[in-house]
Amino acid sequence: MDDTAAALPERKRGSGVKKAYDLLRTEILDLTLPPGSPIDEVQLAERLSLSRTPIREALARLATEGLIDTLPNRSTMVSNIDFLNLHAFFDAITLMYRVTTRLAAKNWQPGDLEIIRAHQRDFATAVANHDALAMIGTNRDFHATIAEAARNPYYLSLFVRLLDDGRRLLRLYYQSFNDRPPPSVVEEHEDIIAAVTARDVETADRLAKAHADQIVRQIQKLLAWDQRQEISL
Amino acid sequence: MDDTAAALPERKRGSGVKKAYDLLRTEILDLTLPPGSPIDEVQLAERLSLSRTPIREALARLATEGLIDTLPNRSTMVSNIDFLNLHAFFDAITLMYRVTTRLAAKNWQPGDLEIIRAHQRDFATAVANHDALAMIGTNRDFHATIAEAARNPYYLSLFVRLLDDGRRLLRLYYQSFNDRPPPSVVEEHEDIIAAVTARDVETADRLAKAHADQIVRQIQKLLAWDQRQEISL
DNA sequence: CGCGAGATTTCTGTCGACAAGAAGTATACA
DNA sequence: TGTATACTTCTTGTCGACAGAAATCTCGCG
Repeated sequence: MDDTAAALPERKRGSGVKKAYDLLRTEILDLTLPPGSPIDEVQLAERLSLSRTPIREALARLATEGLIDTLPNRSTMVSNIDFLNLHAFFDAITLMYRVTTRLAAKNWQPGDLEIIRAHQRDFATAVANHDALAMIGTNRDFHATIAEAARNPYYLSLFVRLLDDGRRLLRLYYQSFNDRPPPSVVEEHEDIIAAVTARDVETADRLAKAHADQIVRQIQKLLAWDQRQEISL
Repeated sequence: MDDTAAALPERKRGSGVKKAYDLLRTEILDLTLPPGSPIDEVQLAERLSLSRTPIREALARLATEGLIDTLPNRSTMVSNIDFLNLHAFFDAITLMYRVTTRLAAKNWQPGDLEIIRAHQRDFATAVANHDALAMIGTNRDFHATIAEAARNPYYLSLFVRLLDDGRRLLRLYYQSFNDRPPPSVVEEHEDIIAAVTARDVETADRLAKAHADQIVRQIQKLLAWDQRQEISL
């Protein structure tokens, strides 16, 4: 496609792996690369006009994050969404919603709330524009920022992983609403912000749990519907 | 040291990265490589009679797990134990103790308990032998196996990371007891096994919390003591 | 004697190439 | 025609080497 621009390799030094990593990550999470897609190192290398080495390093990172599965001496492919262990996912993400929101209410520091509110504005804008991709991204950023305000890197890393794993699910979820999620989600975010601002830990916990439960229930409903369709084939 | 045996490179194909990864991991966790130690790729490469490529891949994995810090275009070193964020560590590992033990009591399947009991036997043996390294390892395996019986890969991965991060702390912890941890730890393990076996979720939760609290308190006491010494200098 | 600019050294990031496994293919034999 | 075996091909794991960036050293100047 853009082979003509591959002449001058004027590229910053440490950007190769990041480039490949970011590209693959977003393509996987946005379902541009569906689960099960094989990943060819050589093809990727020439597509990014890179060597195989940085691609390899990026793949290693993605593998440790569970986004790709790699068979020894054989092909590597985008990891499947594990529909059998979804209950584990729901359980974990609900707990992380609660814990991070609790701790954020307890530990936020000056400056955190501004960033959180900015992400909430972006999310509301994305909702207004019916932009599914932007919704998913801004929603993730909103909750990730709350988790950062919680000041616990362990919870943050697991939560981010869950949110990213969930991006693929959420993509399906929002599609089920024709890119129009229930307006209550925006309001729930506002309520969470209010509780966190007031340092009301218990209310923040309760709202986070309700928020998570609502999303989980919607996804479960969607999956039940999908499953019925699948059976009817 | 063993340069004489570097003649024949008869090595299995996919074993290079694993070899380097396992070696570095254990040396970091056992404090053979103290926090802050610089890691030289070339030196490691010739020490394992490998190329730099597999070492690099192993380092990338360790970096994503937070065991090493890598400055761009500069040296990579063993990550420091973050004594400032210890409360975050205690909070997270306590929660993971509770959650995994709860879920194990709920979700264990035939065969799980045998493995758990085997690890507990190994742990008791290590305690009897005053073998600190073995204690730390078997204790980790014991709780990790419980987490596996909980059947939630998300909790498992975070818990394993916490246990491994904590291995370096626990190393200090057990040294403070002259490699002789309080006998109650063995009994607490037994109680946890009993509660899990009986599928008594609430009791398992309570025991796990008590177990975690006890360890956290001991480490905090140790750290307070260390800190006082540091001040007196 | 202190300090800053240039040179050197050292280490990392990237590259192209080679070899080992595994999948797919063709062929020979029953 | 079906099956087992040898071959081909394709992909991955590893290697040695080169080039860029940062730290260190050196030298000249104030």
